[in-house]
Amino acid sequence: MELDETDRAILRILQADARTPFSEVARRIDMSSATVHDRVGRMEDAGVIEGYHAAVDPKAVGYGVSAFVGLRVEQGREENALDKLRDVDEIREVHLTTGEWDVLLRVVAADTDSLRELMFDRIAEVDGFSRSQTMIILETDYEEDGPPV
Amino acid sequence: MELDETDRAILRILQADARTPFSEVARRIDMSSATVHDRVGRMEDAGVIEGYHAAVDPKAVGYGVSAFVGLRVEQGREENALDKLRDVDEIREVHLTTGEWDVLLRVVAADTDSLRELMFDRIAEVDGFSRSQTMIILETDYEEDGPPV
DNA sequence: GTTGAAAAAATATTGAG
DNA sequence: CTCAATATTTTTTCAAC
Repeated sequence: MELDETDRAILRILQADARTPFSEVARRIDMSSATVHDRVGRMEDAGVIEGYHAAVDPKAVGYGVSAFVGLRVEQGREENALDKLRDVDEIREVHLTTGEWDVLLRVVAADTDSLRELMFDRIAEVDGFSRSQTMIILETDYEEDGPPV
Repeated sequence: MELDETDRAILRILQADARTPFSEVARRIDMSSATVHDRVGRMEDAGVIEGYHAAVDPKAVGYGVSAFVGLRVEQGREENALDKLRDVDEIREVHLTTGEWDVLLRVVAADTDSLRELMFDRIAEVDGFSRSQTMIILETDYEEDGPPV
């Protein structure tokens, strides 16, 4: 699906605040809300808009520590190892990457103690991983969700 | 602010779909929509809910490549260097981390060629960084937004 | 904190240009 | 693709428990 500038304007508004009423989106881009409704529906159907999510503060729900974890996977063990990671609640992202690590995780934990437990008791236990490195996020300087539109 | 199980149930619903009408949230948790409205408002005010965002498919808006970039920062140059990164559109996240890298970026680019340009012409140019490593995301196996609730 | 009910506003749908 | 008009649904407010 190709997007014109009107579609992109709608995307930018909903990316910044997904609960903006279509009537206001319409006002801002100077079109009728029926048009907005129509275009949003088409972008949802085409998969351009993958969903709408409330951003929840991790600290508010008890997760004081976030980290990236790099992992090396032994040849041929990828599949089984990755399947097991998906079941761990604290693992929020699993990426296969080039470079020093085969897998890069983003994880959350209540505190450094829970993080240690997560790493040693639940990730290190999974067969197929050799080396790992934990990069604790000391501060997130800047974070935008999704791509620029 | 402390959250009870009702708050958490609301959070889970809005985390999965931020445009769920409050009337339906109410039906699912078996409360009135006035209560949902009230609780959501309080969680927004308290910063538990940081916002609502449409998830846009990067490929649909022309970004075919995503990557993590690790950077080493020279002593005392952190501030200036980070300020400049924030101005680069393709840099979506900037984290200060422990471990092998001082700074970990998440970036998007149209293709590998644009990624090379981003790395060499725009990130390497910023004063204060020494080594860098680019970890291209070959595949995202799993990705949840925000913490488990 | 919660509720039902009323008023205000938004969304979904339709038919036509 | 866009719109105006309409029907339906939701949001928001508020007095009362």
